Amino acid sequence: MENSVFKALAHPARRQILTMLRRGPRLAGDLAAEFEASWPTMSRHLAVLKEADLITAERLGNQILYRVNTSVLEDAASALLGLVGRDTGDDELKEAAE
Amino acid sequence: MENSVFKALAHPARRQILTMLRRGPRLAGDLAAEFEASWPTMSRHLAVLKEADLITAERLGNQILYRVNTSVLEDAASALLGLVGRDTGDDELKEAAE
DNA sequence: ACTCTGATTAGCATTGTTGCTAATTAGAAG
DNA sequence: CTTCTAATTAGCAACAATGCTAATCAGAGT
Repeated sequence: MENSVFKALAHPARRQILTMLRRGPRLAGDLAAEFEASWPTMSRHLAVLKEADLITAERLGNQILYRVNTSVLEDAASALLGLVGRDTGDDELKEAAE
Repeated sequence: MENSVFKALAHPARRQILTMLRRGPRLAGDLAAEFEASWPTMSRHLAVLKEADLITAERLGNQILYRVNTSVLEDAASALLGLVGRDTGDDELKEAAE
């Protein structure tokens, strides 16, 4: 579950999508419009992000609204910071390695 | 340059290596010993981490000592936190998307 | 020079990822 | 029911990543 998050973050396009979502929810079409790749390609990136639980999707009639899942991003960031610590205690954030 | 960091972090084995390096520098052989995969496989993971500048290598006679590059990890973590911010200012951490 | 240990590089097969076009689903609206 | 737009899924080709064994490199010691 942690792994899919880091794998999702590994692609520039997906980090770009997250950047686009920073200010608030966006429709899939809006995102695809501001994107260089084809619409299906965007759609798959969104699926990867959703599978990693980094974003959530809400259907609004004809279209689909995406929003960032802030807490998952924060968890990933703190997992990275956990890798930095020079402390002697072992019982902290061992899930970052898995 | 940012991209290689996130790509390096995408593999569980490499995050595990970083976890092993948390408490301090380790010899390549020590790392390989505590690792389930073959020695060449470990060696390649180390090369990926080094290319992303997440670790540095120092030759000590016959063996090679690896240490974490703390600042790069911290940069990656803060790039992720930058993706979270709900602020209106645009001029902040745009390199996280690239 | 020979050899032993520590570590990386070469080469290869397997698998995963990416990105496209074409086809399909989902809902809205006539 | 047909049609139009919004979006996803299918299928495929190209490319990248993973992990192995075998071969090689680097340094220490004899």
